[in-house]
Amino acid sequence: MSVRVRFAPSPTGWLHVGGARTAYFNWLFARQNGGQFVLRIEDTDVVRSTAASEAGVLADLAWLGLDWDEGPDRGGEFGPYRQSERLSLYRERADHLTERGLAYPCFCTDEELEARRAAALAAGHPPHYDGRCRELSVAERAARVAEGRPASVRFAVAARDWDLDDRVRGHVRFPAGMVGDFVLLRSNGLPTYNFACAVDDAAMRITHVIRAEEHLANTPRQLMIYDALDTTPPQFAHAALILNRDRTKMSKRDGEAAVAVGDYRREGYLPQALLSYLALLGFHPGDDREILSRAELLEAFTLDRIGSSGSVFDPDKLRWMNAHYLHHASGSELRSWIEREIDAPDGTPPPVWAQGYRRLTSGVAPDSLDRVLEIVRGNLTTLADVPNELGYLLDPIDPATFEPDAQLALATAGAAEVCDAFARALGALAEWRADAIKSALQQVGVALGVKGKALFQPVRAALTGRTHGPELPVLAEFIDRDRCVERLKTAAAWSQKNTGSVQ
RNA sequence: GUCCCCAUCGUCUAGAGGCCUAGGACACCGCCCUUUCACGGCGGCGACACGGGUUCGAAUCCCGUUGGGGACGCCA
Repeated sequence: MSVRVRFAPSPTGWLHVGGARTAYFNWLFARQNGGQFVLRIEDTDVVRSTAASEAGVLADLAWLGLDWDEGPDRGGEFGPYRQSERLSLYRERADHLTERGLAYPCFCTDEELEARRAAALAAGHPPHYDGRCRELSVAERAARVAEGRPASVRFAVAARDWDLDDRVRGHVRFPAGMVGDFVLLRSNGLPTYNFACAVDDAAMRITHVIRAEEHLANTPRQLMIYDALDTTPPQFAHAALILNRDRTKMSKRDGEAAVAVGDYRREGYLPQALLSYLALLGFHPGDDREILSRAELLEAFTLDRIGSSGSVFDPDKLRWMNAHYLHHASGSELRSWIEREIDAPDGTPPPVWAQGYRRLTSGVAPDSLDRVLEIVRGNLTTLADVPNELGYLLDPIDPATFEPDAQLALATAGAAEVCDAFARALGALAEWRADAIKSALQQVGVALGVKGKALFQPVRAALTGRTHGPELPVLAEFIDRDRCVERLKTAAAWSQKNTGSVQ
């Protein structure tokens, strides 16, 4: 039987990094096995579900490059793929269970349930439904219906243990009494999560349910539903949760890393870096590789190597990984990644950093852009750094607005002489090439008896306004002779005026 | 409260009884490269929660304790 897996987000917010990881695991499993990856929208919470959120989740998944074979936007033979469009199916299944005595109508009100729940908790009992409507006679039910009391449909939970062979956790036993009679269909006719999920996974012929551990405790309910429906349950694999620093379930809060995939996108992270980081949070390839391409992951992925203990999300390691991709990219790759973000095919508004990038690069030829991007790539952590790194190479600079450390380097005794001498040396250079520029600088050092930091820092400051950056001769070659000479002269003048006065 | 899950460096993790003096990565620190900084390379710091078993031998198996998390909803 061919593998069918699904990712089933509820459209009540943006795609969470945990959801992205779950989606990736499912995608990998499907692609690796030549199976189908289904996208199902779980929009049974009418109050919180929005069309905008659904569109956002789809856009985020597409940005990550996780394509689905069946889904609300592209149909498929097991559709529709929004639960809100499958209500008659849930009603039909609920009726079927009720007829067979496996489910029953419940007339308890929210207030009654809440009061009993609180009382049970206070008395130290599990806060389960007490099952009182299960015992109602046919006449009593009819009477309540005649009164016009709204009814939900509850599952009649049997007193037995349930066993699960989880692909990640191994054998798990859920003892009888763990859950009370739970609601299948709300009084408004909409199904609850556990019911819709099991009915749909069965109807859509899902073979493997790969999801987060928060659903582990739901699994016995779903097993009961499969059993009542006479359907074979899929295989389950519950991956451990992604955690905040304090080891609680990762959530949006102050002082913690962003949880929305869209936030990382806006901040200039690459989808392949985010996915690569996420995949290795809770999955281990079996060797010491830390960076795995999608193809390598496809090769290495297996459910048994998903971890069972929670993982703290580490923004530093994600930054390192993102920087790694940037440092190893060619200029044209970088340019295409940048263009994908500032002119997104899915219509997502350009990120904040796009404005600076567009202004800086508007007149620059593509091959020149590729060259400069390759020069600065080693100093990039995210794409949002690009305008900043390109600014001093493409725009005029002014010592008055240099960063404090650069001003300090220029305001040091001897800096003006170095800049002056180097300006003259560059003016006289026969060939404008990085290696020639480098030896010119070396000769200036020898002539003035200046070396090391005292030689390089003033020149770097004069040429870039910074105290750190890519290799100096390479930068100078790109900046070109006239601008270099001019910058050095301007800096020398500024230096003479300010030496000793800058702290 | 009840049930379930989990427990190796600060963090992500390797480890399925001897290969472990516990390996890799991020972060941090140092050195090297570069006559500067960054990039890069090399190295250092740093962990088996605790207590009992089982065994010739336990990070690894069992039991307990502690700690953490998740679930218990007409949310998903």
